[in-house]
Amino acid sequence: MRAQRIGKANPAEDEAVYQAILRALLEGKLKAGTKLAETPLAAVFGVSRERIRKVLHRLGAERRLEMIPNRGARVPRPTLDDIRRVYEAHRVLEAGVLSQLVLRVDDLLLARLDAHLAEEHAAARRGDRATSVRLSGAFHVHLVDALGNPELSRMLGDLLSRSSVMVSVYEPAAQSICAVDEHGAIVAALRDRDLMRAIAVSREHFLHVEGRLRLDECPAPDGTDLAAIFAPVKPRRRVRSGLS
Amino acid sequence: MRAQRIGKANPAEDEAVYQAILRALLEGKLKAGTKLAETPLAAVFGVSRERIRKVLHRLGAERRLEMIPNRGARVPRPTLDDIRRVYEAHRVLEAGVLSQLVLRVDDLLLARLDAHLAEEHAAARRGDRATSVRLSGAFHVHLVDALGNPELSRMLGDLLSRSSVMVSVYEPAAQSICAVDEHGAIVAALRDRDLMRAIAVSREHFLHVEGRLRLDECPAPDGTDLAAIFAPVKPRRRVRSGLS
DNA sequence: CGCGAGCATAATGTGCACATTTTTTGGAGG
DNA sequence: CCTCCAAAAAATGTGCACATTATGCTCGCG
Repeated sequence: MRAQRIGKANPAEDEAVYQAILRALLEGKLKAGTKLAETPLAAVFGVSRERIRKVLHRLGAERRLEMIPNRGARVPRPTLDDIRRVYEAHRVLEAGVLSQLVLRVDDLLLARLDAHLAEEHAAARRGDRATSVRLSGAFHVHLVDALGNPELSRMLGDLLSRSSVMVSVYEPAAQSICAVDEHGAIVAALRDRDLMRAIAVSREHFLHVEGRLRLDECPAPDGTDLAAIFAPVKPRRRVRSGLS
Repeated sequence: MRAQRIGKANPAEDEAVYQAILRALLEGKLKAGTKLAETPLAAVFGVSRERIRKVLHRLGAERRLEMIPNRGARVPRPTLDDIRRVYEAHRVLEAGVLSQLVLRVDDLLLARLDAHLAEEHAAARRGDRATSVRLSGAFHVHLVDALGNPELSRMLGDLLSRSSVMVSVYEPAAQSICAVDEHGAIVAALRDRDLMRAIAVSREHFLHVEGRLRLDECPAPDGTDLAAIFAPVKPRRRVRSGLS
């Protein structure tokens, strides 16, 4: 008998393709406006077209790809206003988180935040830019995770991932790194249970980051080689850095 | 040639099935824990199984159905803690919305909110419970829509629809109708640009609604007749259901 | 020479048949 | 009588063939 493994029921393959495309998106390897056709992707990944199809639609449902009926999937090309809206949503969500956090702050939470701030300071002092960027985003994740509400954590996670993708379009070289002392000011306000100050500081902080957005490049929506993008993806698995 | 309309490219049909199931969910016609098998649904709606399949997975991605690999879709059976988390998320989000709104309040917005309050009062006075419930939820939608941020509006919309579904499980008879004067207090605080009071009032408001949650019924996860649920939605033909 | 209509090609959407997994059922053994 | 196991039945997942729609290209006409 020849191998009749045509329907091979491999749920891990879906996830692998999904993670690969998502990773390429988050790392900015897929430029805004790039067309993601099903057939080429199926060839690149060596899987059936239906699998690619399912993953593409899933990414579309998550608003990470722009799906147009009968016309396929494209990497979204966000307007500056789009990005501002995502940032505003982030800002609004964090204000709400702070309003809840001031009612729950305890020494343990403050200690953990202080530890995180120390890490950020250390990374900034030794000029470790990559770590600084990562920790800078992780700070806001810490804040929402402190509430222990998966719903809120997921919301912020979506917002963060989308804004990071968007920023890669508008902030090509200068990575958006939050100023550590602004984070420290938020923690200080929390320590004083001063909600108004915490919200004000957080708001200023976000507006500060938002102000750096510059529209520099727009083009290159055309022929990108998908194989060149997904081929060098090595079988490394460790992406998650410890956060908490 | 006979009619070869096998692949008929009807995107509207997807939406119709999606809306039908979503409506049944929101109206509480589908009890928690109900199994939604693909084949029976395909038969009920008179469409192919793939179409049902796609819709089910979409609802699963929206967290409105619980999808288990190789085991199909079920109407989620939320824990009391699950609901509390959704309520908390709603509360946190609204606190953030208020913190942004106090910076933007103008007479037009206040006038519109006053008009809404008047509607709510009118409905409450004449005992129109259905309208009261609807307007009560719409108030919070008004608040977030006032920011003009589609991201935030969509977040709140998701939260609202999910909580309404959940509440139908735990609040069988007494519909969750917000007290109108509490809404009025929020508007009053907004008028005074008093953020702390607005957040405090909103928080109390949500805790008040949350406090009504009672776990009364749990059973009935068993044989529910899907045809009986979806048949009256689409009165296309006479159903030979015999009686009832 | 520019331009629009019509055709050829490619890409997306859909139904169907089949493989795989899960659930149920029937029966044998303790 | 209960329990456990195996086989059948049902339900879900997947590849494939084909219909439909969009796109590019060429040719004819103004």
